[in-house]
Amino acid sequence: MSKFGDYIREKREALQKESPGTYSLRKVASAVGIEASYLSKIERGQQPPPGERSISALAEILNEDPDMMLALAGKVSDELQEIIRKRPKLFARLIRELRDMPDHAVLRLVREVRDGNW
Amino acid sequence: MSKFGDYIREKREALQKESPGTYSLRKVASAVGIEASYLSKIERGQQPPPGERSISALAEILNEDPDMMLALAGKVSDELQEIIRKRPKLFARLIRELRDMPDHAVLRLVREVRDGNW
DNA sequence: TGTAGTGTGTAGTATATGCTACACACTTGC
DNA sequence: GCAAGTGTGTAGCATATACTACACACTACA
Repeated sequence: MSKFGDYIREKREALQKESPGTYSLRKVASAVGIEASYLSKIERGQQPPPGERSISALAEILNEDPDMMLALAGKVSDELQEIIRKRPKLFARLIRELRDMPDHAVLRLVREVRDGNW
Repeated sequence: MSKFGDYIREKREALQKESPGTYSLRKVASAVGIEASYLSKIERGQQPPPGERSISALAEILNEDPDMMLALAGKVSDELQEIIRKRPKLFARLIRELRDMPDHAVLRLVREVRDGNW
């Protein structure tokens, strides 16, 4: 049961059905910058998910959210990690506080921050 | 210039001065569960910072904040990463929004969430 | 003067991560 | 039937991560 592999296989095959010939293993792999056989193994869960670079490239090609794809792969983007590392105590506290908050509450927070009216 | 190494060396030596004999390289290393020579090299920047487990143990022994120590080591705790990975889009968005916010603004957010009055 | 405590130097090791190279087999269309 | 396109199998490899084991050298002090 490879979440990441299953997910990208289905997505790729769906796109391949939509526009045949454009989303073959080889096409996608070469666009990502990896070997086709490697991608094949990843899709079937014979290999763990690739590195962050490859996952992000894959996300772009498959028209998916990179953060979500990284999460499926058990990773968090280095960009986000760097933001956290700059103020570790602050962010650690905030994230832990929000752990059990429902989505809509967190989302509300996001909006408030973005709009600046708070 | 090893931030992590310098930091723990100073902290350890300060504690060693306070209570001599209790914070030698060997004492601390064995409490952490690593070799003394390894810790020595880390302190002098001859080795990169150790793994998360060792860093957390070190933080506890040196009475420091683990998240801060991990940040010094260029890491983010797996616990925090897991929280993010459960709702990657939501947290990614929030964290990016907060990237350039001043400390006090983020802190205010933390407090509001904690107190629930929002 | 020897032994306990201190730090350091040398020389490794095990495991994980992130891949490549290339041959093989099957299907489809001409 | 053969060429192009499809996926897969085998056999690796380079680099990074996270350490261990043990000998050595210096200092203090009893």
